Amino acid sequence: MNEIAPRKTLPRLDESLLTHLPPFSRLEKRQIRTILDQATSRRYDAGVAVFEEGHDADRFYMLLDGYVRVVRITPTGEQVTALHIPAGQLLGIAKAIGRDTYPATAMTATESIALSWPMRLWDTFVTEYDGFATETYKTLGHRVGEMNTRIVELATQQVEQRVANALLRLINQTGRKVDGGIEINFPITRQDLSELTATTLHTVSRLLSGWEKQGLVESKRKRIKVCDPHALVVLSQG
Amino acid sequence: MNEIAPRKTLPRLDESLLTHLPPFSRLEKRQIRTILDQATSRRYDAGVAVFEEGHDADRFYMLLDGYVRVVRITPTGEQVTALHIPAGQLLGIAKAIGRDTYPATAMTATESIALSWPMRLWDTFVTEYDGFATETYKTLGHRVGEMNTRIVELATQQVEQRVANALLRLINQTGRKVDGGIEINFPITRQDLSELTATTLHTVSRLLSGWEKQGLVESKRKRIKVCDPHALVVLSQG
DNA sequence: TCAACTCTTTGACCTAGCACAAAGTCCGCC
DNA sequence: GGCGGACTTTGTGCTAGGTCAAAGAGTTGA
Repeated sequence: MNEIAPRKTLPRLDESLLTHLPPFSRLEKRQIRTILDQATSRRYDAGVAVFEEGHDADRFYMLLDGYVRVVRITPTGEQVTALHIPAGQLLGIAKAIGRDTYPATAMTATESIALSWPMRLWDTFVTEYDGFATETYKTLGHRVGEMNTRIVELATQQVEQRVANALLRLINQTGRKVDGGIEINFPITRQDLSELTATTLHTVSRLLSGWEKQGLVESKRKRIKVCDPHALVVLSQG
Repeated sequence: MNEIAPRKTLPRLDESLLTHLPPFSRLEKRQIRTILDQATSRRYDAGVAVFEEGHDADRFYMLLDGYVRVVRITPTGEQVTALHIPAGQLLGIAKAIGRDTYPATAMTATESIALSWPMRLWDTFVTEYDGFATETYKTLGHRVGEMNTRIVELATQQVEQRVANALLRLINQTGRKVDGGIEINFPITRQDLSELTATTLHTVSRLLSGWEKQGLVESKRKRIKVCDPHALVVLSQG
């Protein structure tokens, strides 16, 4: 099981952390200061839970750095990744959808840093801070769209297409241009990729081996570089 | 393609239509009157689109009677049902998630009746009517939960379990107690069921035939009666 | 430098459920 | 009342991709 580590307040936070992030970008310096003073900052190792499904939704988060995946764990213990959340987005906003427990578990995919606030401040944020609610709901809308897409993919696409799509999404969100291609910016195992695409690590491994032979990708342990994104797009279309 | 039929105003609407529905239940009679006076009422035949994916989200709806399924259509023309919405719920609330086009198509599963309002009234509803926003976001939260569940199902369950689950959900939402079991309250084809569970009508047909032989269900053309829900629950658990 | 992990690859086999095909049944309409 | 269309059933392959098994290759730390 994943322990949830205790929070820890770090030295005074700088305002520039938030000023460029949409939910806060319309606020005055003074407001941002207040928000930061109420925040708790914390670093998370890779692979730990930020919060867990079913637990009391007592805090909401802003991911400042790193990458989080939102997973659900089935009765039989399999993990299914429902969403990936990149830095700069809110997380654990159960209150926004009228829930008082978290509907899923959030696990870090890499080492990450997040601010968090007690959920009792939620209503204040929504009413006091101009643009906060709107931006939050946009994020929500975006996520609903992604979930929809995922449902359609699962329902209609072959494994090969799904894996290709997942890879493309990952390099779009977190790709880093490197020599000879675009590399996924954090360590990711075949197992992770299989949980994202609802297949087995064996199948993912076979697919990647095949693609590597064709020169579409290069990969080492926990690292994947896409050399020919266009070919992947073609594959992903079936 | 599905034509979207023109709206038509019916005779003066009665307040009791809304008073017992959560988004409106806290309002005063006077407010409900205003809301109704601004509403357009319309009847939809079975199998027509209430609104379509990608179109301008210019109205939001309250389903008063009937049943709507929210579908997405893939590039290859297959339909995937993302959600089922029963009477008494809001529909087409794109604005609530910061979108200005509808993210999916809503098709009636039966003959249905819905009220609708121009989207420009949305903000008024949210700010003026006590409880409206909260209830709306609860609905949204509920739907997000359902989508999550669907993703997990698609990712981990066998076809038989998914079909069993779909049937159970349908009788829970719209089951009508009848002689010898619970019947789904509207006409539903094997094709519909296969779109709900991401399989083929052939497989659904085979499964239902099998279950019928074991006495779990009885079905005629477009009608399904579940005789032994408990056995279905067992099946659905794998 | 070796032991213990964790991650990856590859092979051999097997089966759930899809595709294709054809026939049967129910229903509304002319 | 019978014709045409919409729905359903059932049979016969076939194959994508899962399962099981085993071995190889990085990584960590003592």
